[in-house]
Amino acid sequence: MVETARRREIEDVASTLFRERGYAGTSVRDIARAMDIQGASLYAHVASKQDVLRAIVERMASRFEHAADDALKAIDSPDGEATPTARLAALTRAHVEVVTDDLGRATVFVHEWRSLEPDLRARMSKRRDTYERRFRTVIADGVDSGEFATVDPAAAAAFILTALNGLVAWYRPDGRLEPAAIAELFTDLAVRAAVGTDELGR
Amino acid sequence: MVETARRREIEDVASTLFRERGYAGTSVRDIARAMDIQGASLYAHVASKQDVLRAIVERMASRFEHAADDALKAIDSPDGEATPTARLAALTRAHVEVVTDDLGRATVFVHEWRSLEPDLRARMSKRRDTYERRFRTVIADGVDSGEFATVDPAAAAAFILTALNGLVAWYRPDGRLEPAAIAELFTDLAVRAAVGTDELGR
DNA sequence: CCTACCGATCGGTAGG
DNA sequence: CCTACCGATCGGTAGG
Repeated sequence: MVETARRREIEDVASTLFRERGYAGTSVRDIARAMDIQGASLYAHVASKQDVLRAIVERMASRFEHAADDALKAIDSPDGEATPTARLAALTRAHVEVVTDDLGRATVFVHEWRSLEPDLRARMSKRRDTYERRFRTVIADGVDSGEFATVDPAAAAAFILTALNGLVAWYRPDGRLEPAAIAELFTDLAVRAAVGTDELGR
Repeated sequence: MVETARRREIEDVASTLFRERGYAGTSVRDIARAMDIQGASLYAHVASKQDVLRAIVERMASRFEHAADDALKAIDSPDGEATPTARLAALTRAHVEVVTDDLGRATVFVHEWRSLEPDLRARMSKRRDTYERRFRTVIADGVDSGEFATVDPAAAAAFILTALNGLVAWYRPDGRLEPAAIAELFTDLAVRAAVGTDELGR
């Protein structure tokens, strides 16, 4: 299946429906109806319903990965890496920007990847873990450098990343907060969380 | 439908399956098969598949609400409320404890409430918002008292609460971290996040 | 992209 | 809790 405009449109429509009703709760005919064509006609463009989910999830995985790459590249200098604080902030901002820029696909990526067939699901699970490891590593680096005092980098990374992903549940393009404002707020919240317990005096 | 042991068992089994495959992705026969009875036999105990989801979600909503009530009651003194820091920590710990104590139902509560029929879904949405408001209010109180410097209590509350709910995606009863350890780590992360930007010097 | 159609499965009911 | 069954809908194919 080649990527065509029509195929991309199917992905867009499916993202919205999967987001609202889930993958299993959305029928091929639901997708077709939203495009004013017959259910069977979809199969001129896609191999299967699963194929549509796969395309959405893989596209988003790539977007998140590239956004993280670019964000770090932009702040690391040729001589060495930026500080862990700056790097965690960059990763956070990049993640929020992708979510707010493509809310439909991002929601499917976050919530519906479990509906992938076993092989793909396993591969995507590894890919997600590799992505999360970037957060873990940056936090662990910050602990080593003394910038962060977090007791457990893995737990902190999971806490932060799921908070960022939770954005898909409450972000509204017409809501009170602009994407840029959310990116700033979340960057501060994430960095603050990572700083840890030492200065808290409890 | 009265609450019987068998009915409770259906809820348990359904929670596990809904957690793994989602509400729409789980058939009535899947639930029955896991109990070694026929699909139709389930209807001697429940009115409908939706009825099972409703029971799970409402039970968990009550548990989260009561846990928050009890947690605050335990630290507020008769003369006045505890500090916002202590109250936020108490709410966080209570939430984590409920999630780790009933992971199956908690996951369904977090992920599958969208599959409730419109009326129930709307009421549950309000109930969830009321619960989230407790976090918002405590954070706003902390900003007023000067303990927290968070710029936006609503965003901070959403960040923290979705991070806590994200626990359903990665907590494993046989995992590295005990519930009590997670509760401590998450309490610190949440309180730290709320402290805000002022001391960060960026 | 359509019409016509397939077997399988869905949630649920009747009647015991 | 079972057998037998219902109409509706599912993902997908054939053939144009």
